[in-house]
Amino acid sequence: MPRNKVIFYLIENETHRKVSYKKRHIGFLKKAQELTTLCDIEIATIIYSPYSDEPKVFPNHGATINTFLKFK
Amino acid sequence: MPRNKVIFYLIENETHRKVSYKKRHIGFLKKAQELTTLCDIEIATIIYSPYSDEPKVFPNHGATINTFLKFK
DNA sequence: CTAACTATAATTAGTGT
DNA sequence: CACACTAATTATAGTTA
Repeated sequence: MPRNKVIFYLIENETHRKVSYKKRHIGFLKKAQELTTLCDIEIATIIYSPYSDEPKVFPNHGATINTFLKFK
Repeated sequence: MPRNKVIFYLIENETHRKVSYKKRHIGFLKKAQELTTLCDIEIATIIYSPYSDEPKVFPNHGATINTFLKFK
């Protein structure tokens, strides 16, 4: 079960790419939550992907809008 | 040199909090880059913190604005 | 398709310079 | 302050169910 080191280029196989996305987007949103909680900061994130109809957002729709509106 | 397990609550000590932020925001942006590169997706992220004058953004100013504009 | 498992890679808290 | 080190934790690729 050795795990290959990850090469940072597009995962060509569509199934592998989707599986990787489904794992990694959770890890990514978790990191956002941790950074927000541990430190005294404000994050907004939007993820568009072909793998879900709605974009994934952090921390939530309203707060994300507000954070982005501050950005010029 | 044992390392404590991280407790997910605000880091009270301001120096520790800043150091943690400076490490973690890099890790976070790296995860965003990886997710974008490995999978076929679009991310926009903004981080506001007391630790830098300008917000940190991914992938860049223009693309972040464009991604946000798609979000309603 | 989803979810659990687990060995290994990647991140990072604590420390030192 | 910034950067380097490294032990320990955390994330995840590959696999199995």
